[in-house]
Amino acid sequence: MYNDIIKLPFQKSLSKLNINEIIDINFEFPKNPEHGDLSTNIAMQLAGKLKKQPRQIAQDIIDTIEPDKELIDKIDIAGGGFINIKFTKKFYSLALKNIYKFGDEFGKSKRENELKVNVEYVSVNPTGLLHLGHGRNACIGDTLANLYEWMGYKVTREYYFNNAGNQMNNLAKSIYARYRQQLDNPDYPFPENGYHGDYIKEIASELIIEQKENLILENEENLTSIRKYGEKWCFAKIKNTLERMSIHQDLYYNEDSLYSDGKINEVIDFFKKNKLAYEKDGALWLSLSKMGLEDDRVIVKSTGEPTYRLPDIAYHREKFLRGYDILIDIFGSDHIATVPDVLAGVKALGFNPDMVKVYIHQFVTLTENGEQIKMSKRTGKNYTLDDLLDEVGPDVVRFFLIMRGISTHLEFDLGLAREQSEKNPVFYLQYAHARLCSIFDNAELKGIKLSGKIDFNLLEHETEIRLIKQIMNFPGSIETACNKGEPQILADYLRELASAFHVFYHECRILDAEADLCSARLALAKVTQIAIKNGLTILGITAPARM
RNA sequence: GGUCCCGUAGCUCAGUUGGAUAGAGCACAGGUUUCCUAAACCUGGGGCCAUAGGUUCGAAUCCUAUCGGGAUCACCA
Repeated sequence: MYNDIIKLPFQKSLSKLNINEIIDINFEFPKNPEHGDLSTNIAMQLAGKLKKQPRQIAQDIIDTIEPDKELIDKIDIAGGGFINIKFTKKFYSLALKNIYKFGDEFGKSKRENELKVNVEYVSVNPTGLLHLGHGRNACIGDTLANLYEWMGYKVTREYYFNNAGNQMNNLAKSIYARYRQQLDNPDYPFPENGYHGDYIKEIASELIIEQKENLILENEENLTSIRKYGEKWCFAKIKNTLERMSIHQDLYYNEDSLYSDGKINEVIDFFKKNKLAYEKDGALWLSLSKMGLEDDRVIVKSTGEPTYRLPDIAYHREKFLRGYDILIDIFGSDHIATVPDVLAGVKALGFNPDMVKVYIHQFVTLTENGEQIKMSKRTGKNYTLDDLLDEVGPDVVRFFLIMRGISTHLEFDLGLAREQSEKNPVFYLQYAHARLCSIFDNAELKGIKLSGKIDFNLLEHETEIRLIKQIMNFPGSIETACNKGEPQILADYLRELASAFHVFYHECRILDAEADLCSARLALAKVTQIAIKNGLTILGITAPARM
């Protein structure tokens, strides 16, 4: 609504002044309330181009602008040339009235052309259990997928994995060693780079119960069936862990199908045909230097096996061919080096690399009482995501894993997460929702119904206005969080919304107010409740009715 | 050594397409309940925005260098 009410008068004013510079008029919400409700630095931006004093330009604009007096209280100049706008109370009541019509759908955007988005996340090979880093990846990916859905995109959630290759053989050998150690030979040697986690022992004991000594010979056939057993076991665990956090993915794409369907060869042929790949030292090299990167890289080893780059490129091509308009990748920082290669490959294949959005998150450290809890692989004492879910529950895990910007190292404070009190930030949001639910419970007991005509103009208390302002920003915060790939933005927004609500609740009686005012405040509470609930839903966190 | 991320209050972090007096939560000190959930609200102290230069009307934000922490740099994935 800002566009029609604010931007248009400004544009008209500029054209009246014969200022034809092509410039986007930026509005922002001033931090300092003395600077009005909305401000723009347009005069300062124009100053350089027009070679005039910013304050003079601002004055000219104000002299010619014709705002809607019902909605805009005043427009004035401040500082070096800021133009500050103050809305009338009616502006806010009108805004709330419009929002109220959305009902439960508040925050959801509709798009005319429904673009298809593929969000790929988690994507852990079935060789082990999920740890905290995977959890961060999963929560970022899932929240981002939710954000895209709320923005009106058609979203597919995808999991990419590879159940072939060295890692899986390694898993099989590790399980086999534990199997023998438990079955008949405690000194059976463990593979040098094997998986040391305790879960391998668990798999082995289950294998013994199921297969007895049937697999005792170390031959190809037995290792294959052990590998399959291990894969199935790990995948079941992974899916179960994700399930506990309400993460459900639509598609599990196996790297193997890129080979079996000939997609790898299609890509190789394309590169060869277009002179973007060449043979050297018995290997096939991709001419990344022709694509703007430093060094060429091997895509098919001299042994005939592809390196990871080739399937990664083929996989992105495959997703584009499936008809997605936008591809989202969520990677941990350890995958950072592969990104330029893949994007260059995608571009060479004729796809727009700008439509591939790669979000890279940094690592997670677990701390307690200021000390870091080691998650060493060598000792095998991995603190898994399941352990964390057992301790603090899915709501806290999901919130903690997205409450920081994705490019910073995330310190997961176990002590704080365990805290079942006001110190724990997730409860602050949930409490606001529970409080709201309780208001509506009480309203029902008193026979107060939210229906009929609501006079939104009655809402003019300072805390009511502040709350309405905050509510108005809900769709914007979803959009920003989505565009920037930063779920944290929504989490921060919700904390501010909850805060605005708590203050309003503290200052204004709702159910005891005179009937018309009661209705208006109840309507405000309703919209707040919807925004908090929808926001929490996007973050994958429950909105309890009672606490 | 090259590349990427980070360095902001005691702690954990926002703010980084350049804008007004640098923010929040926690911690610390104090206050608020005959009243819809006090898991709430209010007040207060707390800063050389890692360091040094530069760009300009204006820099936490952009550029250069340096220091510190992390990641990554294979015919491993």
